[in-house]
Amino acid sequence: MQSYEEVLVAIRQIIRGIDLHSRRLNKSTGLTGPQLVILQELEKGGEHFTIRELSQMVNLSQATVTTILDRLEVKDLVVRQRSTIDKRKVHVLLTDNGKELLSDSPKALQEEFIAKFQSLDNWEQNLLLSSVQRIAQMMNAEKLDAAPYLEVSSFTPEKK
Amino acid sequence: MQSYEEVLVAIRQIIRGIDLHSRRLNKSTGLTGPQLVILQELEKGGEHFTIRELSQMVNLSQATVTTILDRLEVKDLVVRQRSTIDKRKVHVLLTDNGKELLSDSPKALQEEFIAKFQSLDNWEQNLLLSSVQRIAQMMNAEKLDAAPYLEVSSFTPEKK
DNA sequence: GTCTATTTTTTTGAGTGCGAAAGATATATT
DNA sequence: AATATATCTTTCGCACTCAAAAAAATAGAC
Repeated sequence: MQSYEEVLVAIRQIIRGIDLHSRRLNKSTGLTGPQLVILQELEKGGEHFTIRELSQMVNLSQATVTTILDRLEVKDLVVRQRSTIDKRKVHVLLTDNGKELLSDSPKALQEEFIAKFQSLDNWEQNLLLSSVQRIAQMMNAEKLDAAPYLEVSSFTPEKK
Repeated sequence: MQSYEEVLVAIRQIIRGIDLHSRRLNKSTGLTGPQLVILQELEKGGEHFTIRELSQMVNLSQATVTTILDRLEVKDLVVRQRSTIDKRKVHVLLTDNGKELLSDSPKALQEEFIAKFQSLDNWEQNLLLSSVQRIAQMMNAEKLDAAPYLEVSSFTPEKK
């Protein structure tokens, strides 16, 4: 097996690992990864996000965010509020339910991964980081500028 | 930004890069990544795969492969053939159409990436490989044993 | 031989994801 | 004012992914 093949296999494994994690999360909390990420983004950033802003922060298309919000709204974790100033815009707010649920949810999406990663020596963390960034670059992904969606709010409850 | 966050961002970028690649591929060939992978797997491995075998080779669930085959069958690139010996089994064969299409298609899914990767020094390739494998492991993905297929979701609507 | 367990594929249901087009509203131009 | 253009969200269409349930067939136990 060529070594590039092995790289692709490993990437594929990572993708599936994330997917499986999201499914497990859904089993235990009723939320999937992207849903949780959106809730967390709402939590950490005040109240008045529009959907577009939200989608940019989370680095998903607006269409995708809309459908995820639909589900969150059905679960009563979130409400939409049409802006009165500019009626094209829609703001999204956490409900009390949503806030409560967040307080019980894992702070991080890839908790296990993060724990393992942080237990590494610094030099090793840096090595892994630069490797994966290198690969991202080679995939022509550098222009994408993805937000840290797979994971989590940093522990600092800092708003933007 | 914590360094684990940056790692997750990079992974996210990779995933999107792959996704975009698949969309471009679909535009140019009418096939998505997973579809192409399955065709290639059929091509390289003789004729008498069952669907289960195929799903294992490509490391997708059987359910997923079934739906992809549905689409390939509609496009007349592939045929299903119920086994006469064991009627539970279904073999999948390339049609002439499928073979022809394959001969025009890119041999590899991430051609650009592969080219770039292979232009690196050996030691660097190894470094990247072991890094990404390390991460896969930390994601608990090691048990998954993914095949080198690699394309996330993808799709590009045909014009109408 | 018949009944049950197992295997194999398909179906169902739920979720992610995107682009394009449609709907509404707002701003700029004429 | 009337028209055009820009912006924002939703809807539509479709692909991918999986687990679980259903369907079909075989294998094994009795």
